[in-house]
Amino acid sequence: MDAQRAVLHADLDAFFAAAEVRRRPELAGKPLIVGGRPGGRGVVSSASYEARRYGIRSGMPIRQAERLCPQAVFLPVDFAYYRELAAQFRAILSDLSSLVEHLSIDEACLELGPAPRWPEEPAAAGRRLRQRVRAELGLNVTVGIATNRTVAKVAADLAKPDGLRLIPPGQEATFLAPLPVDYLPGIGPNAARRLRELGVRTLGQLAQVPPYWLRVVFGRRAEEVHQRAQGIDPRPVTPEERAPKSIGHERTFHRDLSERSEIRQALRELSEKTAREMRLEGLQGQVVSVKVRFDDFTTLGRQRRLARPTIDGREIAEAAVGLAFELLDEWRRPVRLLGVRVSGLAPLAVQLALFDPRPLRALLLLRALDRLAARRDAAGASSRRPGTALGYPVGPARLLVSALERRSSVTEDEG
DNA sequence: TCTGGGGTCCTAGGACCC
DNA sequence: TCTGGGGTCCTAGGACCC
Repeated sequence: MDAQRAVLHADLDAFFAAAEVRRRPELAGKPLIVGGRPGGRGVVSSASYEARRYGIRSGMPIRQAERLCPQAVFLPVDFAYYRELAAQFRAILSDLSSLVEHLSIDEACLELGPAPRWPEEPAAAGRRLRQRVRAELGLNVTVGIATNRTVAKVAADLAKPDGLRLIPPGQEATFLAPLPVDYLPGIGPNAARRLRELGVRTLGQLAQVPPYWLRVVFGRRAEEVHQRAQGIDPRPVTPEERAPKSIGHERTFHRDLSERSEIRQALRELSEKTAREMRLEGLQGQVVSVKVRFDDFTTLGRQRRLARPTIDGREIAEAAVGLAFELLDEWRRPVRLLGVRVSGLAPLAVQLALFDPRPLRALLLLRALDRLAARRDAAGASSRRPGTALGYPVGPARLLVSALERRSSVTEDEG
């Protein structure tokens, strides 16, 4: 038998709320809610453990949180600050292992090893990590350690907050067995309900059901879910950053929109924002999707493949408006949310490498937009003009450099 | 008193081709 | 005549995660 792996799952406790307390220590010990504006249509992104004592949970509407705990401190989300902190967290993790996979802004898993001495070495690594994060970042991190990713994650979930839980080799199935099925990553509210209807409530029960039986609920995933419920998960920890498959933005409005002109304007803004991000990533995209949520919460989507890839917000907006208006013509209801997403992404420079002039023209256009934005910044004015890349935060030189870098790597890979 | 925003992956049906 | 089957692409919708 192979030496047992050791996988460490690390999860920052109530990250956004803890980050706010870190820079405003006077908030320590108070119920704190990070999310949309009070009175608005947002939900709770993060709540301190003091706030959770009032029944507040992330995902809960802000208005409901206000009723449950009117004395709580409500703060808006400050992603830029959280990303800075998260980068420091990542630096500490890379000290611990060269095999780190980042799962989200506040979560990661690490492969310790190659053949760690159980349980002393993994446990010491976990304690060291928790100590360093506390000392250097002033944050609590909960750690789960096991022989695979799934069990390590569930162990961390159970150890929250500010805990460390280690499941020794051989104990995986026993550890999972008494837990409700939705403790398993990948089993959400829907699958849990359907399992309940079949009389399956715990992971132990799930592990004993014949796998073909689970096809009704999980389809092709049935075998895999069955294995996971037994604490078997051979997935490796993979450190590579994966290229995004899609980029998009969506927005819930303070009040529902009925006017076509307002809807068109909102779609243009979302399209420009999306296009800007694609340029930053050096990506072009060919499939435009819209999402429309009506006042009754009916949520529908439409998508269309363009004739050729684009990085132009106006082209994206044109497609998005057409698609959204089709839905509006069918439904004729006020609109609560609009979203624009672009997929079918590919590096801009692939086309350059094939001597297609279009992306080059687009880059030239962007340089013009950059100059406009730079002039705007220099003037300190906000001469907002729809259709321009205002606020576009990267210079044309850097964009070209990254495009050329991508071209050379493509050439190496494919040439 | 309602229900965010960023994503990924899967399924299913229809078009189209061979 | 009345009816095939596999492969692939496209679109719509939904489950799930943080």
